Amino acid sequence: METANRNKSETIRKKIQQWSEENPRPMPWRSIKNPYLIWLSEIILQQTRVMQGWDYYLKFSESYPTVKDLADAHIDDVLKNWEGLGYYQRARNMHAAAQQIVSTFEGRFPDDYDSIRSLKGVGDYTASAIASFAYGLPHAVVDGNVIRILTRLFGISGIITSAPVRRSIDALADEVLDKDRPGKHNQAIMDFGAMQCTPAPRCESCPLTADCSAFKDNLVGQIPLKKKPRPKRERFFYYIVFHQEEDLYIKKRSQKDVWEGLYEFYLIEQPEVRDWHQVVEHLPIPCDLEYETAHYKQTLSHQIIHARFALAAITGDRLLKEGYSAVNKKKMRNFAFPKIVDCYLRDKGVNLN
DNA sequence: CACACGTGGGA
DNA sequence: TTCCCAAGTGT
Repeated sequence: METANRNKSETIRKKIQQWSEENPRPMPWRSIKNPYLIWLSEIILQQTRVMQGWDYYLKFSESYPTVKDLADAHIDDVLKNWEGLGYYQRARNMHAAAQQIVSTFEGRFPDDYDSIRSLKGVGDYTASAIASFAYGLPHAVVDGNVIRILTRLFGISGIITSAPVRRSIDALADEVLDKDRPGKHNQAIMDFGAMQCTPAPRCESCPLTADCSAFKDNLVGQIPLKKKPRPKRERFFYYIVFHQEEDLYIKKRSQKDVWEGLYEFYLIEQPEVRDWHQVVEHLPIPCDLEYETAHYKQTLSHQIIHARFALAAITGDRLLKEGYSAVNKKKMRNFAFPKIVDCYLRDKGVNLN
């Protein structure tokens, strides 16, 4: 049995390698050995499509050519470069990790798996990717692509997040790994998952159907098996855009919540739809209100956010405190905003870029 | 370990 | 329109 699996793994390894040579995918972070830039690309590509991350990678590698440049940057600038890419914790972790590399590793990117894995925001997948791509170390990547390929090929029908299933996938990934060319192999198997063994599979043109358990049992559409997502929570944001002459008041989101580190206006969150007159009963300072008619909606991974905006012209001498900054309209482009706030500002004609 | 964390694109 | 995501990690 073990011998059979080993033979199958060898067949898979060779066929995927051959497929990869026939289907090259040039990308800016391919064929480089710079561990910092490889790391950058891997963080950007987490849960992100290649096309969406492409320009961000170019922008980051230009703005921060070295890990020292990134470490020295202000987090607001890093987030501004990240603006629109989502999962902003990645940017904050990467910035912290850059400083970690400067302080702990003397500015030299670590070159062993455990040190790489110790960086903030670097998990098992990313550590294996960097170790294999930059240093040729024999660590198999296990990402969504690899999980999809291996569960189908080996007919693993259990829920993929369960610990035993995940362990068996990791073991298979190690077995299939080409220890002589780990980097090339890892890129090949991920490409294969991205282009051939896709969620909606293309079995009619797949070179591995003869070796595929799911194909044989007509289970390709049911593997990999995932848990059903929970229904999304609905939230209702009422933004008060306090302003005075050419200044708008904004504040950085700091709580452990969505969009941490990004900027927004004075926010009143309600558990359900409310009339504006109820929402604005207890504003902190005197103002003249003008309610915007447009409503904005954004669907996130685990919540649906509805946002309305009201302009609030400050009438008295009192100013907003507690973390709020008055920012000239022309300087708003220096700050990173959530998509939903960005959309509002664009609709209002505020110059953001 | 279940859950939160963003956004844009394709079917 | 609605759903499912896309090179995962931290808590």
